[in-house]
Amino acid sequence: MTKCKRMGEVPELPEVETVRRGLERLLGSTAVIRAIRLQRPDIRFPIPKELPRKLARQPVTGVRRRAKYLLIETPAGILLSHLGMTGTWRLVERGAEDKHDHCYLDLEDGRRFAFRDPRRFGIIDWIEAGGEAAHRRLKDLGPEPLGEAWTEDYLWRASRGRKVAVKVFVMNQKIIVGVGNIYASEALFRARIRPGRPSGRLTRAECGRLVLAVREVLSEAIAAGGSTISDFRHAGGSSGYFQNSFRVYDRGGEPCTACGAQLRAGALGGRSTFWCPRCQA
DNA sequence: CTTTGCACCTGTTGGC
DNA sequence: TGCCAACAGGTGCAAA
Repeated sequence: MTKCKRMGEVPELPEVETVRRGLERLLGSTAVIRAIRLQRPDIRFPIPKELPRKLARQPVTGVRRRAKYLLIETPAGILLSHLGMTGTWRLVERGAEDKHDHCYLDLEDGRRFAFRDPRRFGIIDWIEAGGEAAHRRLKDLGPEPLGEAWTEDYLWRASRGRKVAVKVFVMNQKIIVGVGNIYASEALFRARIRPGRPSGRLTRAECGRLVLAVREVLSEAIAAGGSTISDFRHAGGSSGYFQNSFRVYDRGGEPCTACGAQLRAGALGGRSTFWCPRCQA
């Protein structure tokens, strides 16, 4: 299994939440958009052509997050962005343009934010005012892992009759949002459940442990990322030190921190997966 | 309906 | 030392 030592920089939900807080702080309650400049017509998907016209001269009324989507709100509608793998929002100076800057957000106060995404797995989209619930990228999303709907009972009922591996299941955004490849392995380790277990065979107690583990691992990562909010100006979405806390991710062959057994590496759903053969049943 | 597999994209890495 | 195939990730879609 190939290693990747820089996974802590891939924006999963905790990193997106850290970026949201950074944007919220920098935009404040008085920011007004002067203009949106698109440097290309698409990133991964086409960017709606009307987006610059809709957002010109709009005041920013809030910055929210749904799943891994950032939502910059204005009276006219919402600027939706997804960081993909390498996306960042950063405050930039004029003259510091980068070939990977796909969108510039110019404010009336002279500041400029750039959406920079070398790998172009990111998304920029437009949501007309009042159209959030019906928007194609949001309408089928499952509950937030830090919200009240993510419960043992919900996971128990949602998983009955499903044969797919539990790791693939919890990465399904229709079931539960915000659990990416890294935190899926981490949460299953904490819950002491093997990633390949069929979802429908989880016991009620295991569902309870997994719900708690997902909530805890994401909360702790957000707390760790929070310490880098002050660096947002320089670092954009590159946040947090939580990668130092990974218990199994990218540690195939190393001893388990809990029992010393050799950690296993494999693939599920085409994604790298790590677990302890002794701790996880 | 569920499940599986792959395309998308490009900077980084590891093997030769 | 230098080259190049393999790989990482989230999402969406086609096919089974």
